[in-house]
Amino acid sequence: MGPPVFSNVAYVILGFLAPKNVAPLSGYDIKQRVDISTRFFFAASYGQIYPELKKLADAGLIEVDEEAVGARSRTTYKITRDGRGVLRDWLMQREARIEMRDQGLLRVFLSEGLTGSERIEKLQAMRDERAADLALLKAIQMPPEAVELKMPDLVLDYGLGLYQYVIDWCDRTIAELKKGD
Amino acid sequence: MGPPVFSNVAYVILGFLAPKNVAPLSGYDIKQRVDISTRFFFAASYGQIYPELKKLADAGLIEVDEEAVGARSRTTYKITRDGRGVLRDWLMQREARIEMRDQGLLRVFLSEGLTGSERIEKLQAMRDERAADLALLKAIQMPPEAVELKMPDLVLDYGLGLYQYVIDWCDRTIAELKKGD
DNA sequence: CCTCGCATGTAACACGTTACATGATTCA
DNA sequence: TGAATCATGTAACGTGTTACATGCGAGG
Repeated sequence: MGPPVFSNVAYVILGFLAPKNVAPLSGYDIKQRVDISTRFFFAASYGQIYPELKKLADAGLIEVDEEAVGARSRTTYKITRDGRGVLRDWLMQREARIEMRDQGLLRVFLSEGLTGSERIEKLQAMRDERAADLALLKAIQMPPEAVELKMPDLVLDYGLGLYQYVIDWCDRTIAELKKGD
Repeated sequence: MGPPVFSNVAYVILGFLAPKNVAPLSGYDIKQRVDISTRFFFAASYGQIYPELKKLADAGLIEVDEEAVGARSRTTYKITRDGRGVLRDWLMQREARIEMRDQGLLRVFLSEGLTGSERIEKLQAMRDERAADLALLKAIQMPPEAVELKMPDLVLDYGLGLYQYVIDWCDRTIAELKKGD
């Protein structure tokens, strides 16, 4: 057996529960937070979150907050001392794999057989999608004075610049392809 | 039933077989090619490639090249007319989802509870990994006169710039964090 | 002769998404 | 009162990786 093994989603949960002055959160709450933040580089579905909450509670890394909020039935959790320790251990690990599946880029890569204008169309499609993503990120961004957590804000800045790079690359490449007929 | 459904890997295969003057390829060949090109944004394992080759052959989109190469037992395939059509249809689709799981970035995002120097360490780790990736990409790059396919070369250029952006962002952010104690 | 790379495959596993079921509450 | 949102869960499905089995051929 050994100690329970936690998925990455477990650390997302612990991470959202860890900051001081964060109220206890429900599975639903966590999902909402994921959807407006880590989703762009690390998604999580209910099918992962709810079972993982149970596992974490069984292992004593989080605990149910007994002071139920209002009448509506909801179970909120707060992180325990042990939970903080486990989160810290995971954060300190250096290994960090990155996985990507970019269908649009794959289409561009494989578009050798298309005509010149069709290839440009592929790049344009890629550009438009990134521009839409960028707009979503900008909508999330808080005014500097309202930023309460530094690291999430930095990561958002990273995303903003990244999508902008992609958009610029697409524009440059489209222009180049047009020039070369 | 309906017509057979192909995974994305099927289009990777068709895409590698499609260019004119490409010799027939085996599953092994395709895996090698994936590993030095699309892998960075679209990986494929033997466990996907071999079954998919069979499906594609059954559907008549690729066919076994009968002129077996040398004595060594290997099965090579070439694309058929139908295969080209199916590849083209897929290439022309506009929908293109992008999925990403970046553990390193997740660690940075959740590192609020670490000390200042530990957070910088996380960023440094991220920087180092991207630098290693960048070195790999640079090793793949061909001198301009040796480039035979335009689109793969463009995508490589995209990757080069992307990783460089990430490295620069890490450097900038590390400097900023250091300044702010 | 023995190891490495070529070559083909598959079964078990891990992971994640989707769809669905269920029910309460809020608000127009 | 009906729709939307809050809220919790799970089963089925799809996809992808890993580990393993197997065997040939080339070169030191």
